[in-house]
Amino acid sequence: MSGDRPRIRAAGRTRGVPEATVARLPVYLRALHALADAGHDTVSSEELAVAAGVNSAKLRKDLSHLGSYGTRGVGYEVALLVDQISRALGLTQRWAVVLIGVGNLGHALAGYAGFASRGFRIAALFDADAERVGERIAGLDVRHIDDLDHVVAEEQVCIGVISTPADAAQEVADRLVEAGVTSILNFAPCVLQVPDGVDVRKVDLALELQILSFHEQRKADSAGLNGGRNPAAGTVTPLPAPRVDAREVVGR
Amino acid sequence: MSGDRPRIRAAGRTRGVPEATVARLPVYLRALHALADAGHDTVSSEELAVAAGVNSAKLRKDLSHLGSYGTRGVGYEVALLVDQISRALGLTQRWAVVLIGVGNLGHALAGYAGFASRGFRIAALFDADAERVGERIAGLDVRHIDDLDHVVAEEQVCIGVISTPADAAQEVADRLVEAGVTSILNFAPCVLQVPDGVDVRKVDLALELQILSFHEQRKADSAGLNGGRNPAAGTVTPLPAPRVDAREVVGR
DNA sequence: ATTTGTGAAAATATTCACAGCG
DNA sequence: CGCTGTGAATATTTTCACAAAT
Repeated sequence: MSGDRPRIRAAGRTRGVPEATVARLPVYLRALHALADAGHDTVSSEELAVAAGVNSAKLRKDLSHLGSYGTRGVGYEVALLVDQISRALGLTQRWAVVLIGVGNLGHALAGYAGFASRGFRIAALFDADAERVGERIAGLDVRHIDDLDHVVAEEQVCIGVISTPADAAQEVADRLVEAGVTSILNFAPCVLQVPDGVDVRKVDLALELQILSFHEQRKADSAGLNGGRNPAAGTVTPLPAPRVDAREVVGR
Repeated sequence: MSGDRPRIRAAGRTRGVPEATVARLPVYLRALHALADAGHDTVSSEELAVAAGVNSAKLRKDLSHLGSYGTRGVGYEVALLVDQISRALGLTQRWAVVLIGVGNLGHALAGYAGFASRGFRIAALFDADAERVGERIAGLDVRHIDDLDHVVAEEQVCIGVISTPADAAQEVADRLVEAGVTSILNFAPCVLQVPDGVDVRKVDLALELQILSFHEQRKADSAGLNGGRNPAAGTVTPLPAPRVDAREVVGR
């Protein structure tokens, strides 16, 4: 709430690798690990694409942004590709992460093995609630948020995970940024304002359900009453009843 | 445009409202509720856009897909817009949801107030582990997964949330689909194969961190090779040393 | 024989910029 | 005036389709 001009992280192209591609690389990486475990030494773009849930043209285009590492007529060497993608994602180093907010969700996140196994180390847990400070979770002591600066500097933390209630999230974000954190993963259901140069990604559970709700409604509309009749092209589904004040069930 | 191509395969198009717009509607909705709570009756596209973290042109374009509900020279009526967006998202009805997997994360999800407050009702919790069946979480008894069919039919459940370990997720998805569920929110770190007509959205915690890692690496690289706090910045570790000690919910 | 890598085309998404309404 | 709604201009992403490589 300072007078500063808020800026949201710009989307788009990131030096050579398109953002959409970056978002898929972790999926490829996981699929490759599974293939490696299953004993594959090489894999074709088609096989890997199926495992990753994309089509093979997209996969090849994505990989082409990292440079090309396949052999025509054969496919990709799994180990090599794992290495290339890991490197591209910056996973050759182990990033230190702090997690703020050890409530319901934060507690689960602290215990989530997927972080540690993928190159992220939780350096510390924080909470603003003095009651929780000192509590031991997943092998870590919960510290008071006032120690944040110290820990971030000490442990060279670049990434912060926010799992506080929404009304605390912006202040926590401000403190993270001030402490020097430049990437934030936000689980609180709110939009964070951060300065340029700080990346924010949001994970929003209810939002995902709402998107599913949209599609579910679509399916119900077109399958149900009218035997699947759909509105003609150019005609957006007409919104019924311009004014209704039955707001009791409205999502929040 | 002309030529109705019988496009059936789902890749993300939605008749009428672009997928990218759908994904933002919940954000607008939340911002609008906040504005309403703060006493605003009307809001300009610029104000709402800032609150939602987008630019105003995008916001207006998005809203135009729902039909137009603003007043030129004034802005939008908050209550009306809430109603319109809620309707578009299908939130005028309360969807029943089942949650499968009450481990670490599932437990937290079951207790997440954001679901209930946004129009979703958890109809039942399931787990495959007989040890957990009967346990009471967030006011619900954990049931055995063999009861799934029954509950889905009985309670007209359309949406399933999967928070099992990765290696169980596909089978759970199959059972959900067979039971009649047509939308799945998947927290397990794996790609699900589902038939056409079933929507899947994925929430992947480690994936988000990996995307941040990518950007963090870029910042480290470009910020004068060593401006910062990044571990081993400038020293690109030669090999990732595929160390894997995943236990719990990990699918790598 | 296969399968990659990639220009070119098509489809989506975002932003611009301004006419037109209140 | 101020602000919405929207065509037109850009930008990004996906898909096609085939030459080149092994």
